[in-house]
Amino acid sequence: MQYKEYKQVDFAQVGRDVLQEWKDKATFDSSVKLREGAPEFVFFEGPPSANGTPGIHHVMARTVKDIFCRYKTLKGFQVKRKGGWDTHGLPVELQVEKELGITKEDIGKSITVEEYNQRCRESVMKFKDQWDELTEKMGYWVDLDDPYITFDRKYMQTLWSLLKKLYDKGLLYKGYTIQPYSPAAGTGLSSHELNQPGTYRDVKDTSITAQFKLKGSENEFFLAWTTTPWTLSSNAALAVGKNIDYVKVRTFNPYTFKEIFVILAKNRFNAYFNAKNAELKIEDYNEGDKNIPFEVVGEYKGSELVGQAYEQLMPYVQPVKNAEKAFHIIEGDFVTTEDGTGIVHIAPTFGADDQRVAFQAGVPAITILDEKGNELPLVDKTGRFVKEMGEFGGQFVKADYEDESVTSAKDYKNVDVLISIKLKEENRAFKVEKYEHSYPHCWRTDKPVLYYPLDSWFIKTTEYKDQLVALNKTINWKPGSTGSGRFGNWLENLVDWNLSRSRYWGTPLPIWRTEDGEEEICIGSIAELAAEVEKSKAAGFMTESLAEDFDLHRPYVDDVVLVSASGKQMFREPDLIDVWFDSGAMPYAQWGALADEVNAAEAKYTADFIAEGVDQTRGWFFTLHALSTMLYDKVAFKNVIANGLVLDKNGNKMSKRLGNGINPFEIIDLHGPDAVRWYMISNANPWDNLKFDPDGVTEVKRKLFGTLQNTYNFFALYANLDGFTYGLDIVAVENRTESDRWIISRLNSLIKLVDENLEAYEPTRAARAIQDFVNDDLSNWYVRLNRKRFWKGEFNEDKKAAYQTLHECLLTVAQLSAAFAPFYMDTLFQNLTTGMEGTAESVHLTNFPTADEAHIDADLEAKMALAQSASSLVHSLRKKEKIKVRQPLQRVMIPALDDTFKAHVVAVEDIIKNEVNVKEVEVIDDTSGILVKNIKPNFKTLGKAYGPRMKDIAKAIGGFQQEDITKIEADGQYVLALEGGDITLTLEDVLITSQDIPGWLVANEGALTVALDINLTDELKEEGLARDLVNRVQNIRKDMGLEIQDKIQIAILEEETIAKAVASNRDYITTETQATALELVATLSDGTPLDIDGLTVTLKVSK
RNA sequence: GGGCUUGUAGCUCAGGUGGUUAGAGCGCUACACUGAUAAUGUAGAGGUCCGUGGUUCGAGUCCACGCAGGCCCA
Repeated sequence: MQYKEYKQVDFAQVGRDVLQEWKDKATFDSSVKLREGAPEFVFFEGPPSANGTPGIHHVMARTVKDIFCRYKTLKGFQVKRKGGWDTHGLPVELQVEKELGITKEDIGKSITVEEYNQRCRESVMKFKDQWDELTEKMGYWVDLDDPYITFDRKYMQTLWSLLKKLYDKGLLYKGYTIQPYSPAAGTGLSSHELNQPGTYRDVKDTSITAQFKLKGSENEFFLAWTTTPWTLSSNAALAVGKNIDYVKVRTFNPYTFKEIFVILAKNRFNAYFNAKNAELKIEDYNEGDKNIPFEVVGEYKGSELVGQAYEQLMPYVQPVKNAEKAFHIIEGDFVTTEDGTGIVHIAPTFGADDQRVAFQAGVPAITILDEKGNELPLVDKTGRFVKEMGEFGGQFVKADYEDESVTSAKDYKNVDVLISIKLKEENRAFKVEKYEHSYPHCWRTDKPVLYYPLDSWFIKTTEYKDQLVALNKTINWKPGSTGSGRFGNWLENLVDWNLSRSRYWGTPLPIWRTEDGEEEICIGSIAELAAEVEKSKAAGFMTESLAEDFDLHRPYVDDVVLVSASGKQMFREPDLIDVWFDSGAMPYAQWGALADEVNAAEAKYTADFIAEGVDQTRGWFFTLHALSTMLYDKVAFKNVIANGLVLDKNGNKMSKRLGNGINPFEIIDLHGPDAVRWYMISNANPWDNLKFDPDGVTEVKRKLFGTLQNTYNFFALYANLDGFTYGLDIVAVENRTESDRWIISRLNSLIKLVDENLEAYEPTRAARAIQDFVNDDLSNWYVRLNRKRFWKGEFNEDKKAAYQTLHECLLTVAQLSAAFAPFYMDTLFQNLTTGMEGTAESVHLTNFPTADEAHIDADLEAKMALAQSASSLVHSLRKKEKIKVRQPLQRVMIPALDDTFKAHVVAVEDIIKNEVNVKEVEVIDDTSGILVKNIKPNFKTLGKAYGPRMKDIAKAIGGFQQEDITKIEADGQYVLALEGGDITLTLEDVLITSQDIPGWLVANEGALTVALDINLTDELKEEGLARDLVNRVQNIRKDMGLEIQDKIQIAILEEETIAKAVASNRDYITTETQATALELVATLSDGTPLDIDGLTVTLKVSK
């Protein structure tokens, strides 16, 4: 059996070939089946949406997922990977609308909901083929044959069932959220609609800086600024920043001229008080003066103001509950001093921030109650004030909603203006002015949008905050900061989960209600719905039973009318649920399990590992965690990698517009999947952003895969010549050479390192360790040093050991790297196992290597490191003296200051001799007395002991002469006489190195010093010439196209210098060149003249 | 505006618990090797460790405040 040899490897072709082989042999399937009965490693696939094309960032995310699933498989776990598709949601709707050229307006008009949803269902799998293709080509092993699909009937049934369970726990409630709302159109607007170009326009509104009177004071006021005066009657609190500085100012109201004290942010003082008037005296002020004096009389931190009470500004409507909590100063994290007064007016019914901080502080909203007891805001859905608003009742809050015939009247004043007038008269307006700002408009009606409370269904996640926080602390986040920071803070500031979406393509909320809202039912399964329909049929509300294959989507569910306990009709709440619920429920829904069928202790419901982009923190990561905690009191995942973005090489986001995107298919076709995967993982930690540079992929291909392939080729070439096959009579490691044992030691260290890092979800460290091993240790040191062993001489024990060592290294590297570069490493593995008995047919069906501690020899590794540095230093000296390596030198001297060091040098002296081409390595010990030493303070020990006196000590030691060094070495201590007392130094406190040998060529690096003897004897020169000669002959051999084993005859034109060199090195030359004859001749007619360092040598090589 | 995160050589990145010559690869320059060869090796040049303060005998490393980029959220 021969090892396969390659002329040149096309890594992209390797990818294609291996892929085909995996398909033919069902390798993925085998890798899962192989572990039947073994402990399970549970992985959850975060479903992609197939309505867009896959990008390079998907390759990143999926490489991370794949690496750990493959690794765990090799480690003996069974890792099932069920694929999935995310199919609901706004992006799907938008794409369909774009395709059809319609807007949401048209749904139900020019297109029925049924048709619309049908289009969504078709569109959502539009790019499934591309996704499947990428999945295969990049080598992402996931089960594509039986994926979960979120629009699937059974999947949706699970969602209903989970919702019902939450409902039964009392965690589902109807409330409101502040959303952009268009009174003119009578509809809420999505943030997407608000992001349409042209929606934000500059408008001039009346702004008021209102005075809120400190409770119990005579004339002290908090100043708060608003551009929406119509919300002032809904004011329920004022917010300050806790670290903002505030001042109290004595001054006069510019409209009533009454003396007042006002409180506002110190930074905003100049915006309200004209510096020109700073000299004016309060006492001199006369009513009606335009220039108003002022005087700062107090200063406070925001935190000191929190809790103070004030009088309601426009007391038309009182809070219906928690009235005692209203009208206080509260803290707001969003308060700034960029505009306004640094005190923010809070109207919980008309601002999202307002609602949130009010909720957190327990502040009630200002609402009225309708006849059913529902709370309503002070503005109705048409944009008018409610009748409780006294003289303002029935007026539109924005003039734009009013009929033009009204607003065009001369004396028309909008409510903002009317409120201003009223507040001015009441001594409650400090400043009123027109203010131009950008304000969103409804794209349908062109009229301004209101931020308005709209009905929404919520999950009361806040009730589980403590558990959510506690369970999160048990999750291993990579990076940790995302778990404790981004995710942890999000949990700390949790608000209830707003489930409602006013859309068409998604999972309908399974709640039916009577029109008066008194009775409702939450449906938890299709069977339950069918049973309710039967009841409704009996009551005469429905005519048909639920169809067998009833589609749970709109519009069908909307047509179902149920009957309440008291016999009333119940209609479905029109909302769809947030698509994040779809994905968060996947641990249960992917198996189609109903809530009560889930046994939370079962492994398949808790992932050992998940990975997605960091943008999923508040998305999938949160919804998984929230549902698992609330429903089953457990985590949904134990380990999670939140990976970063893939940017272009300049650090810019990839976008279609800039055209800087990387096409994943192209790059894989160009470089093969393995190089792309390896590059992505090795270049940066997955959680850092990756600057994707295609040149980097080329480099990985060349550096790692090229080197590995070269090394393999080298092995295969000679192994085939010698007929070596791995597996027969293995030479015991103890009996192998120093460098064999060294590389095996390094290899075992590598196994440990890679295993530890993968166990710790640190793929980047693992990959870098592998490539360092392959490049530096294996290729550049081991193979280079041992080359001759492979091609010289007969097939003896030493040669066998070399083959076995190299084979073991390559095979282990293939296994260690299999999870990262699954295609190439499989090929490498299979090539290496050619002819071996009982090996697996794929690297992915093997067990991960185990490090053999007995073969890790730290001492040996240290020795070799010494050899490497010493060689490097000698090379450096040769370089400086321009003496090429081919020229042998007599000796190198290495000073050794202690016995261990000496032993180390002696152990590797042969390696050094070979590597740098010198005859002897001489270890000089101290007794020679020729070393010039250097002494440095050991800052670590001395610093700890003497702290502040370090500078003096360092100076003193710096001034040591050779005799001082000799003294401390001899006595083991040295007394330093310093100001502030004597200090006794021990040998521990200093670092002594040899630095120089007078008269020699010396180089040093750290504690290592080498000295090179550069005297050239005739003998050395001759040998150098002989080596050059060999080198030239080898070139000629190669030019002649000779095989390695071919024999030659050499004839050289007689010349004095060359004759000497040949005479003293005849054997060497003939052995190296495989020459059967080497003659010096007087005439050589067809010889080739060669130049060797200025010497012309004419020779002829013949076969 | 808030939370998190990044900032070290031209580029991509390493740099436990603070310790005195700050490293690697790529690129660049020079040289070597030529039986791994469309490879490879060696050496060299290249750094205000984002800035400013502080703690300390000593800061790339710890603290504070900034600056710049990124993500998420408002």
